[in-house]
Amino acid sequence: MARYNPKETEAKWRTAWESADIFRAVIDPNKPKYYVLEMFPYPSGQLHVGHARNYAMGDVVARFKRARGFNVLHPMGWDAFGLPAENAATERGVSPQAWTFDNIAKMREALKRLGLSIDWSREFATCEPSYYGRQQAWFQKLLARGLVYRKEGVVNWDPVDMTVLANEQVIDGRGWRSGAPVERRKLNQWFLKITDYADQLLEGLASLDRWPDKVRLMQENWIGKSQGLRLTFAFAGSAPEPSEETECAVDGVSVYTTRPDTLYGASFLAIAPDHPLAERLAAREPAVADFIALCRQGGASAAEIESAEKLGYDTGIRVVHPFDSNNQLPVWIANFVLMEYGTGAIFGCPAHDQRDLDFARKYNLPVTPVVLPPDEDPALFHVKQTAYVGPGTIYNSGFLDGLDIDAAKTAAVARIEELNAGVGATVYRLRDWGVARQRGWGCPIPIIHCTSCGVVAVAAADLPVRLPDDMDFSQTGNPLARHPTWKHVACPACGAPATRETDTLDTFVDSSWYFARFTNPSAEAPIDPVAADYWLPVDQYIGGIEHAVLHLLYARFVTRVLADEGMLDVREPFAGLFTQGMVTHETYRRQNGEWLEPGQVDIAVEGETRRARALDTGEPVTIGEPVKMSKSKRNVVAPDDIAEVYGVDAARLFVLSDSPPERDVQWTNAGVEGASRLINRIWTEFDALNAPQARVGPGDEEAATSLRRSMHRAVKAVTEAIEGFRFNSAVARLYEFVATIRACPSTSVTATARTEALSALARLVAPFAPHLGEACWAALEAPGLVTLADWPGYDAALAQDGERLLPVQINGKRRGEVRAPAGASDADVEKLVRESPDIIQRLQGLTVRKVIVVQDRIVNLVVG
RNA sequence: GCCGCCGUAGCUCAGUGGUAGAGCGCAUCCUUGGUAAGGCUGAGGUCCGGAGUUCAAUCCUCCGCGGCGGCACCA
Repeated sequence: MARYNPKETEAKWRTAWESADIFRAVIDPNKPKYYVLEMFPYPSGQLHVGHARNYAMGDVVARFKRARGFNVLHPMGWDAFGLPAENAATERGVSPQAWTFDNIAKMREALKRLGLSIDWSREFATCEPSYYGRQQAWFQKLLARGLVYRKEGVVNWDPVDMTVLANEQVIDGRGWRSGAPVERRKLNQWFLKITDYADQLLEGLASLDRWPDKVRLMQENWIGKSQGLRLTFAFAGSAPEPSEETECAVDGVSVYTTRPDTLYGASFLAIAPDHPLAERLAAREPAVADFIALCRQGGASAAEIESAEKLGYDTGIRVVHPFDSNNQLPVWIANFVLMEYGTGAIFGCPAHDQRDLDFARKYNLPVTPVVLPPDEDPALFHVKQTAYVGPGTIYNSGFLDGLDIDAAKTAAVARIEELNAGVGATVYRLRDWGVARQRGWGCPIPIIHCTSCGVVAVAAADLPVRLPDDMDFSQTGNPLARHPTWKHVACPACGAPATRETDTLDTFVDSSWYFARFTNPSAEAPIDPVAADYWLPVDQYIGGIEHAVLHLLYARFVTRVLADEGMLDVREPFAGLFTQGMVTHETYRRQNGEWLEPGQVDIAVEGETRRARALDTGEPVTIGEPVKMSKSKRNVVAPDDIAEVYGVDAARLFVLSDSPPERDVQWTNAGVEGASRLINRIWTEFDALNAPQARVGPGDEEAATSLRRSMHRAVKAVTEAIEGFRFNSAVARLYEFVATIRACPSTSVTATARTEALSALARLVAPFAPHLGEACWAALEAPGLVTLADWPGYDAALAQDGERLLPVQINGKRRGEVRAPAGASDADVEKLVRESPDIIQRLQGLTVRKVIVVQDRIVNLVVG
């Protein structure tokens, strides 16, 4: 009898898997395929238990599907471009290549020790020319399709990372990586026309029935489709000084509205401070320029916007109401109007829009209600400090009077179109994806600038455009731009001296197609059509919720573009999505504020309180709330350290068991110890297979039958829990099953039932604790590897008990119980209840008014 | 402000229109040849609060409270 030795056992089985090469995925048209993928990691060099949880989830799915007869693809790679490598280069003088590949080597080993069933033959890093060169190849196709364009625009500039950020990468006015307040700068910038796909990206969400509603909702909000009307209010009298260089209509002000039904309630127009008309006015009127400057002072954070007071400036310009030429409206510049949305101009209808109302009250503009709430008297209804935005009937509105809101919208749009004053329009909140970054460690944009030919694509034969090996990271800014020779090339069109584009692509471009490359990472073309057709879409994708509108939207967009290019056959990359929670750990802090690692702290439990002290000085340490593991708070736990003490399987089991997968899990030593004990208990049962059996006792037959039932129940429950992504429930069922097996005496009578149960247990536990599963399988002397064994089946009938214990309620309170055969009819059960001595006593002197029998569950007597 | 999720034992969480559960922790005891452990037993609950529907509500509905997340002067 030997104690379970996780270190030895785990190493042994990992070697066995590797030498049998069983995780290599090969196309097999005769088997159903299953592609399971976790979001690939950034090679930071440190693997923490958060990674372990993420990849363990995917591994459970991969191993389960394999056992269910699927041809499983489960690859791994590296999202290897990005700033940390540049920072390391600047701080330590190492090359970003060397730093990145060194980290990859460390993390690969750490991942391999987790016992993941990954096809490592497909591994690649996005910073390899063989990957990013193919990315450049399809980027050229987008360029040819007109989906890439360059425009001078206001961009989000991160002053710390010294680069441009996409809108999706600005969180609460701050850079998503640096956390620095984002500045607005005018720059020449490369964009991908994601807005061309706005409608289909929105509609496609409906087909993603295996995505969390939450993520679909977030993408829907982000795309922000709205239906409305774009119309032009003509200038009254002569137009203000026209200008050719501005896009704004020269004969009026173009506005966008979703409430054309309230047009008769318009009392002013408001334009954004950076609207071309405002800028034109500012050029000749200093007062306007001063006002615009005032507007720009305010911060961009949510709190500042919330509290910002509405500011306006009356330009003196007047426009004509499209439905009533006698009605002239003033044009104001207002700080609450955004240039980025719609046309950068609105008509103000104060009665039915709170912002417009606040503005109108401040500047004494008229407030005319045009929507009458139900059951209100038109003579008495007034809008005071709260705009009315509910349903109602249109009034005070000429030809729209009497219509409901929807009918009035349609009628107003039709009339405006008749008048040639505007058109019905759909507007999206989504804006084009700015993809250029002024960084050196990224995929070079394969474009050449020629003074005579303009923007020229690098010829296909000249791809990949490789990064130089000798970039200088000792200064801030873009090392590609200041490299002495790299950017100087001959123009592919005319041969004259020209320069390369020195911006690189956003790393989110790298991660927007890697899942397709995994289907054949050595293909000459970016995507091998045969492999992609077989493997795609990804059947189960797993990753963090933080990418709900970043990576997941970009990947959907790129997939559609590549499909339109004929490179892919699917239009949605991820058929199933699961967003997992984080692993958190409490924090420890000395009195002087210094953070301590878990290993530097000793924790004593006194009753219900826990006290911590520093191991070195013995001083008391403050225990902080569990938060996401981070280097700065030093609460990171490395899977390797856990594996050393408890084994990898214990760590996997714990991170999957203690919390529902979509929620955060709090890492505790006690939790891993619990998992480790379970592993020992399981192993003890298998290890005892050859031990002499106990003497046969009374009740052994019943014990054997009961164990069989438990087995079928456990197989059913674990199977359903894995399919439903409820890994914590699956592990809970395993705990129960193990307890049942242990409770069943080991005799010659129960031997067969016990062996069956253990055989099922080995296979049920294998997806979670694969090394243990193999050890158990070997102890059973079962053929081959448990990893390749079929998933156990179950008999639904056997999973049921033959006899049920039914609680009996009297007026809703539990008063007794009866035994009845499973499936007994209502009448039979009622008879049993009426014969039960307990119940008869309870019912003395009472009349039974009603009997409710819920089959196999409960009986309720209503008495009085 | 709008939208979503969550609230069950000390902690982390299952669960169900009908008997309130697991792991960890805690307590008692046993074992010390399963031993850098193992086991028995036990205590511990206003299922966030209130109202409604129902024979019966932790579960369904409504109104609150608290926590978390997303979006946000988006016209």
